[in-house]
Amino acid sequence: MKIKVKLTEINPRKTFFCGQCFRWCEGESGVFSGIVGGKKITVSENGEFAEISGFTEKEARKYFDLDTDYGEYIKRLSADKTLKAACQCSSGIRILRQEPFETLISFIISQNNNIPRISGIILRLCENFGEKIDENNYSFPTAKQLFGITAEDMSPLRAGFRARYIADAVSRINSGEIDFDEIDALPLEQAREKLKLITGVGDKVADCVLLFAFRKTDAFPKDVWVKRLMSEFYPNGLPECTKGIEGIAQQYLFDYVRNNNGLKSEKNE
DNA sequence: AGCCAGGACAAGT
DNA sequence: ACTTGTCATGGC
Repeated sequence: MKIKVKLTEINPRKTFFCGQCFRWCEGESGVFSGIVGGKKITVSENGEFAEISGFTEKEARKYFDLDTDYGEYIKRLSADKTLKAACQCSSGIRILRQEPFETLISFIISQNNNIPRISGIILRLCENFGEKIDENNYSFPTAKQLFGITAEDMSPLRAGFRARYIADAVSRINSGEIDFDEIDALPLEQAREKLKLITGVGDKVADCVLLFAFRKTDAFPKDVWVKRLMSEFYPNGLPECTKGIEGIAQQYLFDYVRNNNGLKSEKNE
């Protein structure tokens, strides 16, 4: 069945290509496909709607965070001038609720790396170790499917120094040392410390997982772009209006700076 | 060709 | 506690 969502509520292109996920692509213009939970999902822009197929309604509402009013976020964040501009530029972005394991591995791979290559490594991970879904699509492998994997086993991925980080994450998850249900229930700081037990997971990767998989909206991933932006616009910290939704603000800001070459022109407005 | 990439870590102050 | 070099690979 198809689920229809107004394009004013979701901008598929921005949502899929704002750096939060790595397994969506745009085939013909306005037609997006991705693999989620071992199923192929399609989103097509049609008139004033995005039509989602491949999910049940319940799955779609969860994955696309459809029960959250992003207009309310934007209203709150617009109290700050820079954030207001970022929200206008990037409206339609929704924070997807992605699977914890996939998110963790994906953002381990993301470190000191660029988005096209991140996608390539993840694709090879799926092709080598996931399950075949159809002629040219593979699921993201589970921790169990990767049980016992070593860095050498992953040499076809060409993940570089990150391979042993992936192996460490898989091992700690399969041993039960890292438990996603437990992390889900913990407050931000404690959840972050848990994830950082994994070699190769620091504050940034941990916060990405907490925001993009566990929807902890107070997680605030600070990558190189956001750090540059912080020192330029918020040397004394984020404004009050972001309290509790720092992660939402971060995603608008991240997309904004990346699409405006560092937003140099806004400063003296 | 060379710089840099949604960082983390270890070693050095 | 802060700063710096290093890590593997390849996109641009």
